[in-house]
Amino acid sequence: MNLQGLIDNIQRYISLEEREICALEDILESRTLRKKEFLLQPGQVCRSQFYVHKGLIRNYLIGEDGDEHTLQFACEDWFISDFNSYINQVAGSLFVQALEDSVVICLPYQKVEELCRVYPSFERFFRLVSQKAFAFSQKRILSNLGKSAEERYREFKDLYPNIEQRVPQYALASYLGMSSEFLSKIKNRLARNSFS
Amino acid sequence: MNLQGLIDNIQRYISLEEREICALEDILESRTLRKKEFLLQPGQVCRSQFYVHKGLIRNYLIGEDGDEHTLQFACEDWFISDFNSYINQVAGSLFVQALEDSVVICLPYQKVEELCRVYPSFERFFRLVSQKAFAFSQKRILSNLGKSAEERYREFKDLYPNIEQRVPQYALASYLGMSSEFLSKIKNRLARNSFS
DNA sequence: CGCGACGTTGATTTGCCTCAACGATTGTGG
DNA sequence: CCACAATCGTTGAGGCAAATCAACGTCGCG
Repeated sequence: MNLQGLIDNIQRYISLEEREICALEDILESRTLRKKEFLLQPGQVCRSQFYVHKGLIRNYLIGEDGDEHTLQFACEDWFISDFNSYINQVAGSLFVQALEDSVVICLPYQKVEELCRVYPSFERFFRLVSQKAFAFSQKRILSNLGKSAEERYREFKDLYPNIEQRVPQYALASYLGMSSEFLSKIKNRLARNSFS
Repeated sequence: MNLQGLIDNIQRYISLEEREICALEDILESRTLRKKEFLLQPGQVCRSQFYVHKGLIRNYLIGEDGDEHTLQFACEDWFISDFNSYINQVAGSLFVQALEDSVVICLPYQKVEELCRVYPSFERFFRLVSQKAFAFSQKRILSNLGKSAEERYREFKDLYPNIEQRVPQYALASYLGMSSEFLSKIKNRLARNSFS
């Protein structure tokens, strides 16, 4: 298995000694998924978080009303899981599903915690990553509070130019907080405007 | 200054040795604020994060359209800041303002980072707190995506029964993502329904 | 007291949803 | 390799939740 991507990713935050890299490698497992396959479903306890080595994963909630709300897309070099379930080791509420054939690297909860205790470098890495994730999701909250559907869509395209063509439209709509039909109309409107 | 609240809070996650407590106390400063006073304004770099010892603070953004969107309320025993500005030490975009006369304890960025390097316990504490904050804000995203204005309001009352009466209604509305007028109508509607 | 900030209420408007019908594309089994 | 179904995206008509606008009531504070 090729772990270089993950290790490089970690080393963007901290530097690792050889023995730390080895200790990390010892706890990892990789998993291959076919398109539409589930990594996790509601009610299960999320035992690992996942680093996407190849492919594209999303997690989403099905609300009481029956419709999907996607929380996150993750392509190569991103982490994903049912994070609430993962950190508290309680039953989760999200579906975590491959949108393409994918390969993920699993980081099992218990072993990661142990690793952090033994090597503060990892403690530090996960602190920095969590902080960044938190700051990021605060930005998203502000975007959801303040912006119109069209603005949110344009923001998304700016931020992740390469994701849009890899995910189905209804999934993107459910990430952006609008109906699939309305997203279709927005795209249509934008396309017209760019001619005139 | 009474630091017991902060220390107890930390010890809910990890246990501290005497020397760690001392090292922590060395880097803290407290600050007193009068109602409406700003702890931070857009454009400034957020040099500290703040633990609320007494009072109530909120942070909010003023969007291009000119209206406020509040990101967070923090009363006793909560942390608040312009978190994106804090972790990246770049110019911020939020107002951080006291809604009541308050006392906060400042945790200066550089010194906290140093403390984390020296004592992995703190590294660990801030990791756990950030993870929790991240999971929490993901819940809020899902709530914003899926729920109606009325549901969001009721959820808030459930979750923070004691906050509502301490914050102005327009601030709560801007946290919940609705207009102040509409929140007023919701409350009216709920009051009526509880009679019949 | 009188002013300004805050909350209320009603009338009107609008952004977005819902529903339904219809293409286009994909993939799957015969 | 085709036929058929399923899935996905598009388009339009109509409806609703929530915003906007404006006028008025109220309270706290200088």
